[in-house]
Amino acid sequence: MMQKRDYKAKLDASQYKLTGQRATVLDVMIKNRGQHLSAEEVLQQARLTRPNIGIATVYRTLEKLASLEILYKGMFDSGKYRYELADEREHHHHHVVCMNCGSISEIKDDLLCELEKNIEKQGFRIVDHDLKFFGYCPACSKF
Amino acid sequence: MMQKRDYKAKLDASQYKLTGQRATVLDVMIKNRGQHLSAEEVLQQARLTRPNIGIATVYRTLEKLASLEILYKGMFDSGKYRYELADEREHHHHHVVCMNCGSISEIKDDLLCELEKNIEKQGFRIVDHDLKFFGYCPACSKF
DNA sequence: ATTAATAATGATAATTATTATCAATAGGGA
DNA sequence: TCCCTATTGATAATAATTATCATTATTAAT
Ligand SMILES: [Mn+2]
Ligand SMILES: [Mn+2]
Ligand SMILES: [Zn+2]
Ligand SMILES: [Zn+2]
Repeated sequence: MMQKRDYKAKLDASQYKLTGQRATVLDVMIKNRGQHLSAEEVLQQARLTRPNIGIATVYRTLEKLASLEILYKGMFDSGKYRYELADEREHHHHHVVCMNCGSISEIKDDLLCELEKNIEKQGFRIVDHDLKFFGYCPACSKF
Repeated sequence: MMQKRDYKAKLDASQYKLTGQRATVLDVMIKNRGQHLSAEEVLQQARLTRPNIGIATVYRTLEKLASLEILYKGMFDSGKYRYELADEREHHHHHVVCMNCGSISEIKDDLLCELEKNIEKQGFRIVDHDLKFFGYCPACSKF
């Protein structure tokens, strides 16, 4: 699993410097590994340790971290983006969005390679994919 | 392929009545089968034959038609939804979004059944999925 | 046919997430 | 220290969508 210093090294290697605000946002994401947070939720958390950080800085930082692939940015419930810490060691996982409670669960299986190969035979060049399942999580599907 | 009368029958069978405005929106979608239109684009088209239809009615109608599964509602380029005519005879197809020209291409293959089965073994109940590939279309991947 | 109840419409205001603007601040060399 | 550039935070602007509400159309009942 990637450690805090790995993420910081990745930022150092980029054109961006690790300011206090950026470190705060990164810390929030590391503390919430496995969670899928909205910008507003990140702001709340960040203000616990840095009360006057602005929402614009949070958006800017999330965007930068996502462009460095430190974060994954995705749309689950519609209307707003959510961010989660990425671990580049492993291929990006897929999600099950519960249509009852809204929970987001992770799927490790990846059977899309074959499908991607088929598509590339047709002349496309595939660089990424986005797969979400919608249904009911184990807790909700009991009822 | 589903005909206009099939869609109209589906609407009749529902709680909604086929008003003039709704017929106009449906006609636009049928005329643009295979296209992925935004609400604003539907409005433009609709106003060609019904100049004073309002944007609120377009949104309301698209929402209704999607809930009846006459349309499929999806987010491709971020920020706005796009709608396309569904053909319930066939399982919903997947998409390749070109990262250069933005074109949306269709994929008929579906290799997700096995993956869905795996997930259901873990206690989930899957009712839908959403898969998008991002990359370059044949035209754009030549360069 | 007239009336009353209900549903649908269009204009427009409100909302929400996100982005742009801009003046103030911070930090890193010469 | 002084200059230069990047960053920040407050706030305005934007864009898509939804809510509100008065008006109109449709249906059902009398
Ligand atoms: Mn995840
Ligand atoms: Mn399509
Ligand atoms: Zn659930
Ligand atoms: Zn292209």
